[in-house]
Amino acid sequence: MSNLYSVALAPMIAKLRLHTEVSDDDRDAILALPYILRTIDKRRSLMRNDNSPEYCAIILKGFAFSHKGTRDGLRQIVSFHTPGQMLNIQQLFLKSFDHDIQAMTKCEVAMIPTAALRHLALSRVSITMALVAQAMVESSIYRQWMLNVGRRDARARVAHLLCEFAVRLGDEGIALGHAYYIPMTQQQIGDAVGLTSIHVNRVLRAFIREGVLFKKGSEVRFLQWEKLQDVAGFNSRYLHVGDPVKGVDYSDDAGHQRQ
Amino acid sequence: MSNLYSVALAPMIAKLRLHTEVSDDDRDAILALPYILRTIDKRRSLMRNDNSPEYCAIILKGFAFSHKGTRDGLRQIVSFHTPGQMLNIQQLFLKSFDHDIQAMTKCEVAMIPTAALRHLALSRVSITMALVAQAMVESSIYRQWMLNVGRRDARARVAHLLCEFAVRLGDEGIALGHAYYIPMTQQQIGDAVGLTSIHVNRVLRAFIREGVLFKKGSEVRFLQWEKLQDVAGFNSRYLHVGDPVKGVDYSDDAGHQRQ
DNA sequence: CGTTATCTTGACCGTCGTCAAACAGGGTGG
DNA sequence: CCACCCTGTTTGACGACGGTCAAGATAACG
Repeated sequence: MSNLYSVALAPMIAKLRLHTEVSDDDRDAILALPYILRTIDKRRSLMRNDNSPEYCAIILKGFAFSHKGTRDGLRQIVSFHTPGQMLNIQQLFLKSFDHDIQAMTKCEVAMIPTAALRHLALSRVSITMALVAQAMVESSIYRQWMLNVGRRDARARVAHLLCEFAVRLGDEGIALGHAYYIPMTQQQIGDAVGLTSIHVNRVLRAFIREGVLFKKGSEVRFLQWEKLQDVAGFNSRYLHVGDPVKGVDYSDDAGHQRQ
Repeated sequence: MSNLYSVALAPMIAKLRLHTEVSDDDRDAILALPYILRTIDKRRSLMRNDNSPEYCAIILKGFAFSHKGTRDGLRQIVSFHTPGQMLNIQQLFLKSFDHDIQAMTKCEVAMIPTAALRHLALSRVSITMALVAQAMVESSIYRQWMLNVGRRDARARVAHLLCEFAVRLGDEGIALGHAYYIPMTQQQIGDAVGLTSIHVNRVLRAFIREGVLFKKGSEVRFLQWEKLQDVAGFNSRYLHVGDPVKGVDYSDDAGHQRQ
């Protein structure tokens, strides 16, 4: 564990700033948090649902997903995690954990002692606000996924996932034919949208045949971005990018920091 | 709008206490919030997704649900709301709203000016913690619903919804044959679990035929609670009842309240 | 370079959606 | 108090979307 000032947690700040304004003071307070660095191999579990983790995990590099399973071994992926994201914000507010998190690619993770982060959140309301804003966006994504899984057909579900992933990777203005890297297998796509990997394959093949998509290995290009969005019924509003609460005055609270 | 001390918001406190310890000071601060009382008829919209509501709504009596729709008119219910629940906690942290809320029965609702509640939340961290804990439980329910809709068959989905609703209504130890009142139509059940109302009906009829359920109007009795849970794969852990973060010391913050 | 994971395709089948029509129930007004 | 209407429930016949099973091709990886 290190208390040295370092920029390892910088991706976390960047992510928070997608949805909130983070002051320099807050940034420094976060960067000063103690943490342990860990490397998690592909396919390895990052967090289990049967305990109350003592650490808050933040992905610095790589991709992960949260999932739940039924007794008979079926799996539902409920969320994909991108670099900078804190994996268990819930930890700060509820005691027990209720799902599993697994590394999708090799991941670099910062583990912050829960007590330290909770202490910081209590003393700096603005940081709580930032973390919770991120959790609220996750909630919004959950709602969107429910709509997709519950009420759209296979084509739309797969298309929607591709659209969301592309936008979340930060390519807001995706150029026609712009390439991006898909870290998930067709099995995982299926587990996320409630289909079998076989049917995901059929859908992807169809998109390629129709000239909507180009795919080589895990590299994907959108040849007809408009059409893909249309098939998906995609509208990025639910991602709340650049959607912070404005005009909130934290100055009262800035006066009595603990650090 | 009234600033008089009153107990109208008492159901809100009760609900918060399901997941958090709420001190008497916090309770009083919440009860002292200004609010407007409104009555919303069945089927009427409570909140729309196209604006940034100036009020935080709390259901005092009745039931409501949140939903999203596709372009071609399909609807997915993403959440049911019970008395005491705050409907748009997200409002405190993000600017824009992303779904619709509708009254399922005639509802009595308290509308608190967003600014007032946000001000209180900023000055009393413990209240923020309580509100966010509630939002986190909602998130956990979203994840569970995704598993149900994405990976379970029709019987399990309907059974799961019934189990969840019964437990959430507070009947933790449900007596065999204990009756409870279901406020939703079969159409709404279908919209919540990703089925048509027709198929929901087939499933319910089957449960009745098998002697698992008794139904008369909106009154439902569980004749075989164990079996229903088993069909559903239901485990109430995800509801996080009585699962607050313990041993957190808010005393530092209690010293400098704004009020 | 061998081994394992992932992808791909085809044939077949089942769950659940669609369409249609009858039935119950509960509020409202005459 | 009855007649009416609207909303919600119930049932049947039929079809389709996507699951299942199986087997071969390709790619990833040590």
